[in-house]
Amino acid sequence: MHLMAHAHTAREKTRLMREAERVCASAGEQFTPLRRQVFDLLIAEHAPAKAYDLLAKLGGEAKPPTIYRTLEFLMKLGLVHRIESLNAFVACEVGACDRSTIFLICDTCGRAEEFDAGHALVDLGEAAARDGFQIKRTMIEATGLCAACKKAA
Amino acid sequence: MHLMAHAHTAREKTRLMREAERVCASAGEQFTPLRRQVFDLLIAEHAPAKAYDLLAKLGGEAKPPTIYRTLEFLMKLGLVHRIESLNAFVACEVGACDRSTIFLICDTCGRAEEFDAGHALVDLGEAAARDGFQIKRTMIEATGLCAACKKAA
DNA sequence: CATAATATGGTACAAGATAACGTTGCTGCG
DNA sequence: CGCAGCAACGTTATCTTGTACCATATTATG
Ligand SMILES: [Zn+2]
Ligand SMILES: [Zn+2]
Ligand SMILES: [Zn+2]
Ligand SMILES: [Zn+2]
Repeated sequence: MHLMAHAHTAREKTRLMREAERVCASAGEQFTPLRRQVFDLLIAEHAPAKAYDLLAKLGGEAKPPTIYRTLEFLMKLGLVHRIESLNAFVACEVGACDRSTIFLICDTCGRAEEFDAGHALVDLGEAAARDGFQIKRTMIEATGLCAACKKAA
Repeated sequence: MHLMAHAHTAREKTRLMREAERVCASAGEQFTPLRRQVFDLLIAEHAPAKAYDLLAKLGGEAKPPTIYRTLEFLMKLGLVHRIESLNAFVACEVGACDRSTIFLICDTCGRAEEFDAGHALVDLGEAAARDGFQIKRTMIEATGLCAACKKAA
């Protein structure tokens, strides 16, 4: 289990966009200009983005259903995740977390790093199964202090 | 790590209420009639309760800030947890999860069982620390099919 | 009692999300 | 061509969820 790199560099953004195109195509779905634009906005963010903030960046004309529909589509493909404790959205940095996610959210800078879901999920699934609960999807959101903010303090 | 029993029985409800009084007193806080009433409503629920539903049960006069303030107080003491993915609240069945929680949420019946936070949290904390992230609090919400609903199907 | 701290009541509004329906543009077929 | 069928997108209206702010009441404390 390890941290995914943030999509800061242009190279990384390009990689994510290419990957999104591929995921979309292989799902038999259209990567329309709107969907591309929203995904592009998300990979440009430094921190989880709010739906209405994204909406505003689409230009003043767009209405709420536009952004919520588009985010729902991107989430369906696993390209975007919703961070429940923030009511916000992030582009997936892995590309295929359609079932479970782990986020480390810094209280200080507001950034959210995506963890690669590893053994913790397996263990939880097994423990739940012993009590008869069959897990479909697990969301983990941990808050705290990120390495950068710790160093700055 | 194991499932906590649901507070169905009168005996169990009494135990939780007594425990709440104790927690409150030892924190030097007042367990006022309003706080007691809200906590009582929560331990009577079979599933996570919405803020506005609780508000309605307080009588038609109560306004939103009343319920949100009271829930915030109870959460501060760890007596109540918020389930982020449902925008809903549950009484703690353990009594002292002021830092981290694990919930198994059944998609079919809507109930949420609280897991005792065990090794999974420790492991996650250690893995995050290796990347320099210092976790303060972890929220785990897993959705799926509970034992009762699986048997019924 | 006087005063401060805590708790509650209430208004008004901000923020987040969805239902329902209309419009557009394309594809495939008679 | 003419039109059904469908997916994406636009629009309106409304609903749900949560908060900022101020007033009042209750409780602790010297
Ligand atoms: Zn992901
Ligand atoms: Zn940080
Ligand atoms: Zn608990
Ligand atoms: Zn169930």
